[in-house]
Amino acid sequence: MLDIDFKSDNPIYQQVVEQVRAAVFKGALSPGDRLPAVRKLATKLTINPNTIQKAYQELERQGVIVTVRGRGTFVAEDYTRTADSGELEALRAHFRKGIIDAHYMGLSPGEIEELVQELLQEHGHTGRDESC
Amino acid sequence: MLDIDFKSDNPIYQQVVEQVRAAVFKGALSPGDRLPAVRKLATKLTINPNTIQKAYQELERQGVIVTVRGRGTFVAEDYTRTADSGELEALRAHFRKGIIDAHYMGLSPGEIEELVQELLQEHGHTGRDESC
Amino acid sequence: MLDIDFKSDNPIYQQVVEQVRAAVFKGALSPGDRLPAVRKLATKLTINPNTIQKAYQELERQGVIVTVRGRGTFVAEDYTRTADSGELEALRAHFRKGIIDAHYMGLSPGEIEELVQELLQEHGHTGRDESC
Amino acid sequence: MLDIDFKSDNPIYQQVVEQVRAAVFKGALSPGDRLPAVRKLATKLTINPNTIQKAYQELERQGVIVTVRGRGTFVAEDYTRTADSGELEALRAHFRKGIIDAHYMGLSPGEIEELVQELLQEHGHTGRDESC
DNA sequence: GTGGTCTAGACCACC
DNA sequence: GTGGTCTAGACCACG
Repeated sequence: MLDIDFKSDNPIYQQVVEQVRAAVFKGALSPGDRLPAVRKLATKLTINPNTIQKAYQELERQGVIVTVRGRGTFVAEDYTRTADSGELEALRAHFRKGIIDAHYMGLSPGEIEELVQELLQEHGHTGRDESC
Repeated sequence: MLDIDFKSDNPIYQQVVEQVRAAVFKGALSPGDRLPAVRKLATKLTINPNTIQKAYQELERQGVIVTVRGRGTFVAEDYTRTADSGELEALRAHFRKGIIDAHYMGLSPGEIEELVQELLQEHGHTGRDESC
Repeated sequence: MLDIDFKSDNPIYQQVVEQVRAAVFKGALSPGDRLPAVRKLATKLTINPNTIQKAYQELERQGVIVTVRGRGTFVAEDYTRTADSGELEALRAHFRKGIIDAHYMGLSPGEIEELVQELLQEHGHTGRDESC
Repeated sequence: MLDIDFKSDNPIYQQVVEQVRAAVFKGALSPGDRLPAVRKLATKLTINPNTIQKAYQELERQGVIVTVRGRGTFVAEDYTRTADSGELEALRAHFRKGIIDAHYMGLSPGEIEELVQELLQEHGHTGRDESC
């Protein structure tokens, strides 16, 4: 399931974090599901275990997953929070940047809106998957 | 005009690049307008001139500005290009990440759509400004 | 006739030099023809006279033109020379760079050869012109 | 492998860029090959690491090489692109200048054509090399 | 005065 | 160890 781009300037641990968040969002991972053990996943992706560890720590910090000593790591039950104003402003800045980039690529406002709506549909339409 | 966040992990030169792009997009800077000299801007923002230099070079590479030897740097006349498929996919990934982040902040799809539409309105509604 | 690109990173005086050389090569200027006075040309091109002066000096140094005090500047009668080995190697390097650039743009060796042959035809096919 | 001319008016970082492009073109460097580390190469060439850095960044921007965090920089797998009309015109101008220079050196059109064909043969005829 | 290049040396993130 | 960023300060070409 996880697809790492080693050439990306986005750190590998960040890619893992984002892809797990995306998987939960899409419904590929559901609350209570068990995530692969750090070493197993590291071996499969040919990544240093420390890197996976860092990703899991970040995900736990965000409340997306929970770790139970000796049992493993699981998708958290309640993963939505209310955002503070700083986070909201960061989100606005993120979208603003996307809109400007899109504009410089020649997309019209209408096309940008279409694109966003299309991406909004991706939520929850994917069935469960078996492995990573 | 430019507002640099020295604590951000987004490099300073990147912030300059993005803010100039945003200023042109908003209409605060128009084609033909002269940008501050490298050293002047560096002094005003208390940044090293090399950092501004790097930002200007990146902007010129993108076709947003043009430099004229011994005269200064100016906003380019035609700054839109057509995007290749790789850039478009990167844009989709950017928006996809924004949508997921928004979801984890508790925003509904409708609210996200609203937010995007609100941000799309910012284009061209700002009058000229005098200084940076 | 002369067409200056102020945005180019190629110095203006260099552009003047190259375009005069090109004009003679194409036949638009013939040996004995009189070139515009420095000040006249500077005014017409809205360039600093010093810049034109520098171009003319370079052209005279190359033997392409000759200046007669009080009379003006003229296209030299014999403008070909034999190149030393250093110049020849520089020429090879110039073409080598062009070939590599072309290759990275996706042109095949055959297409490159075609392009060069096409450009070789430009010689001498242009009639006289009246002014610059 | 790399041969820097400190007296040239061609910037050092440009020389590095061009020579790496040439090496890939000739086959001395193949896709996947690792380039020397920035600091290593800087030491060997007695150049400041920042200068090498700038060259590598330019090469990556052009898609000739890719950098992998913490691993190093490598020759990209697919390095050809399609050129836009502006780039093609620049290429034509480049060759046109070469032809004119050659003419002023006393070379006939036939000799120029021969020279280009000879240079076109250089592609891919060089075996692998071990060090820079 | 303008931008372009280079050096020396430092700090940081990632793996 | 790797590349990425930033600072301080210098020199040069161009107009």
